[in-house]
Amino acid sequence: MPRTARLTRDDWAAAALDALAEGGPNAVAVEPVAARLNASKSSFYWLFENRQALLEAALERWERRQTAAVVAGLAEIPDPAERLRRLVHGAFAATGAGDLALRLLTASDEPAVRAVVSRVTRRRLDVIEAAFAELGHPSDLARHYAMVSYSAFLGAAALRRVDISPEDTHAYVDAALAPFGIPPRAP
Amino acid sequence: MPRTARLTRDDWAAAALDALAEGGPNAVAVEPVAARLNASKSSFYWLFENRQALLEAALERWERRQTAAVVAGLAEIPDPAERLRRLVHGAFAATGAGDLALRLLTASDEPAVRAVVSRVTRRRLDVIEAAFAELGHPSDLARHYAMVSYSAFLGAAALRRVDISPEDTHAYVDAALAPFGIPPRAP
DNA sequence: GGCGTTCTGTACGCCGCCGTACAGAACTAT
DNA sequence: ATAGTTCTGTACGGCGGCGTACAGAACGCC
Repeated sequence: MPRTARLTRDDWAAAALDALAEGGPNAVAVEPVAARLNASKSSFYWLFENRQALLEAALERWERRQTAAVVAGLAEIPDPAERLRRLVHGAFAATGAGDLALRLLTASDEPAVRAVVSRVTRRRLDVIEAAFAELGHPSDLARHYAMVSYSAFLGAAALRRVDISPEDTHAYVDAALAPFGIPPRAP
Repeated sequence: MPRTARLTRDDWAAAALDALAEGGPNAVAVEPVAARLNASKSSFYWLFENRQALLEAALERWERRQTAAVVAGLAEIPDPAERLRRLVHGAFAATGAGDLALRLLTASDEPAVRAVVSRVTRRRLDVIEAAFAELGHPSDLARHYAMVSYSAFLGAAALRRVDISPEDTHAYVDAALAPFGIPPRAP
């Protein structure tokens, strides 16, 4: 099962990120993650200082991936309404959407978690706010709308944890966007 | 510090609920809660079967309190728009609003937690949906709006964990409600 | 093939929490 | 007061996770 015979720092970070997604920061524990890789602790302690370092590596990986994903393509859409449509529909379509962001936010007692998730969250809000501002809303209203949007996204991830989700995601997103002046695409 | 010399089952449940609010289900551990009460474990194990029973007692307490709070007064407001205004403004005004609901949702791997938080969540959604339906929206739209509203509420609790919250809560709630056909009160 | 460096497995001590045992304190009733 | 019941403190064994020690396997280089 191991991709390479010897494990690398990145292998551990990836496994830790998986564990993070599944069970939150508490699940990022050395022995369980080692089991996940069929490895032993000594392997881990050769590559990392301690558990904290593993958690930070996983978080750093998450931050890099997610900013890359945000940048990817999205900024190139000139029409802000279309940009928001794509963003929100894309976000809701992704499996496990917002799950990690939500988990990390709720677990932000740990300072390492807090720093990363705070940065990522603010960056996301800025992107959304900018789109609403481009639509012509005054800046305080744009900020409010951005908070409502992103809050709703996070909350949906929370509701999904008890199997509450709209029957028709597409229709739901359209219905949620319309009151904010983003009508569904014509076709 | 102890209210009564001898501790009761309810004292433990209350302390456990505090711990739950502060640190999530993981924090509902026998020894820490015992410390919180300046008591020892034997006291606990006299009153409870095990840790699981304590968690359930805390959850049961939460469920009772929160349903009571929902019922209180709210149902008596005839105008649905006014009812929503009061509900949302009240929800956002409360300190730590939604914090527990959010924590329990994210921690709903534990079956005991899941059952309770699922019931409470659905009940809350139903109340909101009913109000939107009374406003004249077709039932599927009312359901969508209810999900958006409650999601936004939960998401706001999540954002608050990294100190992101609107400067002016009142203005924020008004701005968030307006697109859904709930204008701010006249005065 | 031999040798040093790089990595991994096994074994250990430590701590925090769970649950139990048992002795004894505190309260009740007579 | 004394006996019985109700509750609490101290002490213990067990488990899972953290971090360390050390022996040895696997690999690079000659």
